[in-house]
Amino acid sequence: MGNSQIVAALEELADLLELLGENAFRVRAYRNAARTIESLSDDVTTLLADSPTSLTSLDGIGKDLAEKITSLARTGTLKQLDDVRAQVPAGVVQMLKIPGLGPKKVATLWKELQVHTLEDLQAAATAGRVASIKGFGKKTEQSILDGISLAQEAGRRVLISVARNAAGQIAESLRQVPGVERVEIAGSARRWKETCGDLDILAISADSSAAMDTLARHPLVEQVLARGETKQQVRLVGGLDLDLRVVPPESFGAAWQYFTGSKEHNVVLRRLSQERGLKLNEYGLFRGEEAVAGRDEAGIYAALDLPWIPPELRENRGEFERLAPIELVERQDLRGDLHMHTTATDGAATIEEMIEAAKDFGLQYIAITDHSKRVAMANGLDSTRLREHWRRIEAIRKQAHGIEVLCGIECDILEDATLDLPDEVLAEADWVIAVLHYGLRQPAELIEQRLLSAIRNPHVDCIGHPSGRLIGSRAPAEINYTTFLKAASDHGVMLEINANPARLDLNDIQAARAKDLGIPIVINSDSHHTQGFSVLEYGIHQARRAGLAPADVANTRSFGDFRKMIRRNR
DNA sequence: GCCGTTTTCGGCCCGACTGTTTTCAGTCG
Repeated sequence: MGNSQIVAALEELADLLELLGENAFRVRAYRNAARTIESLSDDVTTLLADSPTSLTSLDGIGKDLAEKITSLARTGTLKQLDDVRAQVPAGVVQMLKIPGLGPKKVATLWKELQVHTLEDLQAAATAGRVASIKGFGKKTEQSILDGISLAQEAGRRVLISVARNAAGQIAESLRQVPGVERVEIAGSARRWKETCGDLDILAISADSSAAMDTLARHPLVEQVLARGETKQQVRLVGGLDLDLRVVPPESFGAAWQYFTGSKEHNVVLRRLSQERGLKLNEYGLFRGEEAVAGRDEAGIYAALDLPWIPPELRENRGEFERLAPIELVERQDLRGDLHMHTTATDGAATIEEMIEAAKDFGLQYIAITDHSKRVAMANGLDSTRLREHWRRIEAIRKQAHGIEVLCGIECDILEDATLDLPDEVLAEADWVIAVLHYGLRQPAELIEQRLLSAIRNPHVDCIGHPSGRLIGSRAPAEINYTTFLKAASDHGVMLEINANPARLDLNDIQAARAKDLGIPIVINSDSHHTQGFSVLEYGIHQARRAGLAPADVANTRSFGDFRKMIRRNR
């Protein structure tokens, strides 16, 4: 069983135990362990092979949980999980997804009304039987009815691009409200997590009701869910929820820190505060009644003897162990973009237009990388057409000033582990990205063979969007990252962070592993039109989440140095 | 269920808001 399946099993176990009324701290231990496994860079199976006792050295995993995780990893089963599954109907677990219902209320509904499915619950609520239970009323009953459809399509998160776009528009409109001094985005959108489940916005304002009125009237807002003195919760068109919090200036830093999260990062900060006899909450850092910090974030971190930690790193994945502040890669560090398409295949713009747009965007060098023939849907290029295409690029690049252009190719790695174009053609390219597009559902051993054979090909410079995932719509290929990254490192092949917000592939965890192995990362837009370069921002922030400095990213180099890297690696 | 130099028991992060209540439990982030 892979890590993500183990995580799912532990989370399910935690849900089930909660519904059965188990001790809340015990449940939390299971969730903590799930988090720990989730952030591991190695497969549990690999860890166990190296050292069967190593699990207990991980945070929050003791003897008992180590045994359970070992059982899951080795056999894919856990007796305790089977036992509790038998005690709780699957539909009851689904009820946890209904907003406003937690384990206590769901357990009450299940026991008191004998409802076992969402449909049972809907019928009971419609018949008014929910409101008759002690502790429930008419409003709860209605919110259950409203929430059932949400539960049925649960797990819905939006791409970071969608989240940032909506949050940005709303923040901008709030900044126009008289009396509003400052508005900032917080939450997972500020951390640039690849998907967001909701949005958080913070404001300083003398008059919170004016800001809240403006939010309520915003065209993106569909419904006001709750409104108090300091907090308003709304549902946006499309179903995403947004929290607005109005805070005083002296607490702004504390609130911004607090609502940026992650929850796991904040738990550690509050523990560090406690150890120093301090109390941290969204109003500030306090010694008794006295505020030690709170006006700005840096002051809070400083009071806890920490450097200010960039939001992208606040996941409790090692950011507290870094001794010095680190320099993360920024948008302006990026000088090149090595993955884009033209009308030769499925792009919407010509070679000339793409070069011009890249120059306008401020890029100093690019590679044109159209598809190879296997991608027939995109009018992929065979050897003959590709050579003609390159000749055209060569002619055009002579006329282009202020930007360097490489003749590249995005070459498919076929299902039989061969490349889509012959070696003698690839040898003529300035730049070769090899990618998986088809056969992503092959078993792990075949995927591994394909990636490794591409890496070993001397003409391949880079593996593009390694997993092939499309967030929310296509699952990633099953990759053994341990062997994949080792091979890339051994053969000097670069790896791409594809900046398309639906890809963001490598993901943050694997990109961090690649950095540790010294593998050069390239952040590419995969542009299909002249406006496509703007997505580079998402790739940059994914790289920052992985802790990448400018030196870790190959296309922050000058064109001359980048070319030398390609040659050296071949 | 985990954890530990105040430890092997007794803690485990904290506050706003809602709904259903007359003082609070549950949920959420």
